[in-house]
Amino acid sequence: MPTIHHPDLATIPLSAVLAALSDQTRLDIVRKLASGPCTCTDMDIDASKSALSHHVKVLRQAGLIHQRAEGTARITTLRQDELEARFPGLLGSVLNAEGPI
Amino acid sequence: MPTIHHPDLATIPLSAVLAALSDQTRLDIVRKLASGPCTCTDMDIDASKSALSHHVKVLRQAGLIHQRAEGTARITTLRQDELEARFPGLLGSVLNAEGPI
DNA sequence: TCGCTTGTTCAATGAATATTGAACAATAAA
DNA sequence: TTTATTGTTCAATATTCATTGAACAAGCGA
Repeated sequence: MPTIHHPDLATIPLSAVLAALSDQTRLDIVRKLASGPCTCTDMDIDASKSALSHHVKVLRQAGLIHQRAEGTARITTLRQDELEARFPGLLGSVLNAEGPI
Repeated sequence: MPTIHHPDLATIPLSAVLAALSDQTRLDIVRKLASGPCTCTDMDIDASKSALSHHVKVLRQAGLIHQRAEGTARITTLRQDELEARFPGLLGSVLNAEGPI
């Protein structure tokens, strides 16, 4: 198992975070994680497992989530506090948003 | 001059707004507009005029900006109040963000 | 009228991204 | 040990997106 790399949020530009969040599937993942850590399987996302793995990787590389191995699974959490420090108010406004799609 | 179409913000999904904002050039445009209306030329953006026109169009179609013709120019404004009503806190967090790139 | 300014549109190109299925790796359980 | 579970990676394909330069349109001023 290769060690999982998590970028320093200080090095992440805003545009990269917004790009990671600009996809409906990834927004769904982030919203799910806002209610607590879970594994990929727990996320209940309608995508093939390789597509889901891809989306999770995009979120991790943009600094939005953290993953740790536990057995064969990976426990994924939102980097909520770090994100709040780096981009105040951003995640809250995304999680609060309502409306179509 | 064809009439300029501005979408109803109620119909715009969050992912579309985030996609429009996930580009550094467009973030630069939005930041410039936050300090007041201006024309494309006033924006002082490092891009060809067709590329700039493209980015402005993306922002308009995502509901972020409003344009009105004035002579040969187009006065562009941020739809700040409407955005605040539709996605509370989002634009503010984007405009306040600091850091690399 | 002639030219200048401002901006849009088009076609073409290249780059980035999403998705799929197969193959793989690591762990856990029977 | 064998099998099932969980997730990653790879190659291939399709789609979307950014950028360029040329052509165009509309208004303004000399």
